[in-house]
Amino acid sequence: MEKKEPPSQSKNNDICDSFCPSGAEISNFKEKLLEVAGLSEIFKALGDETRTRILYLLAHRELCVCDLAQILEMSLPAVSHHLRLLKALRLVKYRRRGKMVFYSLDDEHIVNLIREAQEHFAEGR
Amino acid sequence: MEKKEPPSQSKNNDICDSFCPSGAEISNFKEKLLEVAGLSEIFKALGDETRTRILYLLAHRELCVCDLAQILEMSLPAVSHHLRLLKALRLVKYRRRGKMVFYSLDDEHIVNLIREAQEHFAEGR
DNA sequence: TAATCAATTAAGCAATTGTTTAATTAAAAA
DNA sequence: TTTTTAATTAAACAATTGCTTAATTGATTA
Repeated sequence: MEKKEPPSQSKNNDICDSFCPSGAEISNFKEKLLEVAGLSEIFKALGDETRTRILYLLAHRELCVCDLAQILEMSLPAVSHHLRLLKALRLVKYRRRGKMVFYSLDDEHIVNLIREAQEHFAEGR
Repeated sequence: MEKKEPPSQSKNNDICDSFCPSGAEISNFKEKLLEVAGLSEIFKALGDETRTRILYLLAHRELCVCDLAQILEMSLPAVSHHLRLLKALRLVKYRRRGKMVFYSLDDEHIVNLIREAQEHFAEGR
């Protein structure tokens, strides 16, 4: 959603002048942010209900696209579309078997993320 | 050639008729999906770069909105907008201190999620 | 009281996202 | 070969998202 900055000035025209962290700390914090750069890409993949479901299903067993479509009660292209994204992020892998294409998890790590979120959910509510 | 299903109903008109899991398994899978219902909401919060950054910053220390705006180099309303969402998900809490409002993590669990994703990132690439 | 500052909210908008239908590709069967 | 089936891709569309500016609220200070 990158927006170009129309006013040439700093974006922080309306920022308060008294701030809490010292100037040194400000730049420390900015440096820290490098540690999470690009991280939200993974979360974005899981930020869609359908994709979380797909990954959760594949965590249990390898499935072909039409299996997924039936279980999720979605159209084939819609499922394929999501798989493409997950494939691009190397979260799933596939193997062709005749006409069908079977998908499975390429990254078991992702299951931990889901589990962690489940725990949070179980506690919170 | 037959199979002339009335197009009005089920979305799965184009779904293959041979599927791998047995019918029983299909419904088992559907049941399993209940376990991750609503889970993507948390991931959606983290699926935005800015919000991941905010949470990561607050994991280190309590900060007021204008601190965040300066560190993130964003406008105050933009930051406030994200905080509102995080507040609604009970991921952050706030306390008023004069004119300023200080935000901090309400759910330390979320840091584990970020750390887990960092590990994945560190490995994968 | 009025003035000022931090933060929130509202309204408008461009960019992105997820889905649909239709067309295309890939592999197997007739 | 042609036909059929599974999957992918393309184009179009509605819905959502994140940002901007402007107006408003809340709290302190002059």
